[in-house]
Amino acid sequence: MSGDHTHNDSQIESGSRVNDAHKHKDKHKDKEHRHKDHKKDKDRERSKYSNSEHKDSEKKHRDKDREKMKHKDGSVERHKDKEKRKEEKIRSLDGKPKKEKENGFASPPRIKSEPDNDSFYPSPKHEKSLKRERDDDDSEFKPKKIKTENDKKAKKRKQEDEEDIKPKKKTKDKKGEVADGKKKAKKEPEEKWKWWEEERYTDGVKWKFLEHKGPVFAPPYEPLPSNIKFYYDEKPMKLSEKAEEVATFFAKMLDHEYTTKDIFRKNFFKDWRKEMTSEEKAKITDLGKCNFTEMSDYFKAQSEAKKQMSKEEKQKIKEENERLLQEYGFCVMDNHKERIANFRIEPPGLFRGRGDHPKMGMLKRRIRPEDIIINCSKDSKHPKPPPGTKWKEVRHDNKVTWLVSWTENIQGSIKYIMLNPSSRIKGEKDWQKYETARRLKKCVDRIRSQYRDDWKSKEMRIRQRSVALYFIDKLALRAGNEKEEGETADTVGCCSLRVEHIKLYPEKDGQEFVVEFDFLGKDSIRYYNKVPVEKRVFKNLQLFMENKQPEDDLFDRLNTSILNKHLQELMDGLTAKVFRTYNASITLQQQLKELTSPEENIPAKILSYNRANRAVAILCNHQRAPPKTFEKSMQNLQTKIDAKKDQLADAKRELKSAKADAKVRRDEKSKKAVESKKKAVQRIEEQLMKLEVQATDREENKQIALGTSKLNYLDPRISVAWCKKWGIPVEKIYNKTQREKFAWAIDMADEDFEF
DNA sequence: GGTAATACTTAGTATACCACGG
DNA sequence: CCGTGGTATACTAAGTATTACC
Repeated sequence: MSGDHTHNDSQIESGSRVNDAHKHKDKHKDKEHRHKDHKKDKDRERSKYSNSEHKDSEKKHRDKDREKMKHKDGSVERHKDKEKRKEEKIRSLDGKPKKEKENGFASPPRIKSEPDNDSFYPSPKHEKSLKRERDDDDSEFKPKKIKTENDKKAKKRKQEDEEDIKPKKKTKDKKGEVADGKKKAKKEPEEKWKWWEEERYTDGVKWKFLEHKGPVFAPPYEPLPSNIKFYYDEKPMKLSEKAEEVATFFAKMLDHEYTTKDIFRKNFFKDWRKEMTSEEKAKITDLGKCNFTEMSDYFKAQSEAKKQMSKEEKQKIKEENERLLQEYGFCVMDNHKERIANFRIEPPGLFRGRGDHPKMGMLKRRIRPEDIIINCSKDSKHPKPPPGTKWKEVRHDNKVTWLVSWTENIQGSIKYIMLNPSSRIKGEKDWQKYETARRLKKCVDRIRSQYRDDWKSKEMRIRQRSVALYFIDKLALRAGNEKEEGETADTVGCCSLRVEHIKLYPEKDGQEFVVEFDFLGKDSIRYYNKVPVEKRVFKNLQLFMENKQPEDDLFDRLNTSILNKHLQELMDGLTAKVFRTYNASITLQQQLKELTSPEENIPAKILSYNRANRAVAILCNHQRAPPKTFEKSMQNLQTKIDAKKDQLADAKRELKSAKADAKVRRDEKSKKAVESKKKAVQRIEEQLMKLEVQATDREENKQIALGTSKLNYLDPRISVAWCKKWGIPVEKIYNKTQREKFAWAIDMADEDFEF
């Protein structure tokens, strides 16, 4: 396997590499920026992850980290700097589910399982029969061969679009079956609309009719009462309204650690000064001399007072919110009332990016009607801007799904108001996503064998592409788009990995060809993993790293656009992220099969489900900060466990004496007593076990977030099928919101569903 | 062919809410 | 009835991918 390829490798090196380093102008440029950036980095302070609050255990982890890094380091200076920075900001992961982490994930290593894939998976034929006619081919789905029923409905949709929407119904509605449900609650448009039984739009049209009330703006600023003062240089100072408002943003964050960070303070102060009058600007020149504590205390008191409000007052607020929701929280899209996800405009405040963000502390400005673009249908009742104001624009673009948009001032990106996940428009897309992943399942073997062949390619770009794809597939890494330097925190994904993010060990911990990954991914969450890889991959990585600086790109001949173009050729609709979806879902399905024991009771089965879910979360590296109350709640649980243990001891003692008693007396009654004591012991043992299992479960979940994978990566039909198969109420797995989002899956998946 | 803009999904965390035991 | 703690929801940042543009 090896010899000749080593040869091959070196050929390539000499061939393409030399030019490589400088061929890509932009990449090169990038690097220079990055160097500069290092200096900046130095003054950057620790990120949220060094948070003081998760004290003990957290610190321990950190220390471990540090050791590890020392251990592995010993190189370049710059690197050290970086490492130091990393140490500080990184949220340590290891120390806990180590076994799982180290070999990637608990689930069977994918590559290894390749050979038996065929036996494991159902045949393609079977697959096909499961598919509904409107399945995947999504984009180029042709409306033709639809069941007549669908046909009618499709027609109906068209008709109705042309008419005026809501006033009518229940007349000659073709959906007679549903009609009466519609009637009873006039607000609820046809109880539960099964959009998944209807035909989808083709050719990029997203809707035919769209009407909504526009956004809800942030409440205007309310100036502070005059007795609440701001002090500059020990002296009280009355601020102009604008300056005061921005000051309150800072005051509200005062006990947050980040108000002590230089970058945060610098950015804040700069933007604050922009809001000041010229007199204020002249006077206030040093943030260090600003005293916001009175303001801060005032807000604390306010929120305290809010908590203490009477029930009636709270009720009133609740009702007002409900009213707002009813008025602005819904839209009509194609004849159906749909819930809007975020109808409130983001209020002004100080920007806090995640991780080590260069723009933290900047002022996120207030959005006015003049900033807002409204999207709705021409023939709808357009939302009115607040009195005396105008929208920036009203447009009628039915090729997009958003209702409202505006441009945000921190990154200059566009923000949108869109529909809830329970809406047709989101649901269809979600469904389609899983269908694409299922199509990948059918050809993943082919793709895998191809990229393995490509490891031997004589073209550098192809080798890089194939190794990157291997990582994306095996480790579920994100694609890794390039990002603008200095605009965001320094994070990477697969294609943007740098040499400094991996370490190669020909041999480590008894395993050959180990790659150690250590980088910050999305949301500055650390990815740390040690993975044994194929020799060829290892050799390739050595090749890619040769003659490079730590801050150089590992895959200098690759980016996400190249990769996705390639993937597109392998399978229609295939992109890098499909692998994550596919691997997450297939892992869940497989783990469920493996972990569910038929004889177990429902709680035990649910535990198995959670374990399967957790395997996926670990695979996808979905982490969370340990809940603030974690230690305490663990303690509570432990107390319960201890109490249960005592109880058990008591019960056992009683059993013993009952037995002794029975031995002496030998009568029915004492025998019965023994039996009942025995049962009691059993029951208590069971309860104890449950508690202990719960404790384990919680401990294992300390830093792992299950929600993200549940919501975004796991084909809900797998879970629904599992529930049906084992008689688990679906409510045990999905809460109300989740059931709404996955209504399509709950409705259509039966217990034989195979992903 | 590369870059910027756009649209939409995925992400972790702050906070609201609600059930429950004292 | 109240506080507590645990879950659900709100929020919005940060990704991915496609499209528009030059």
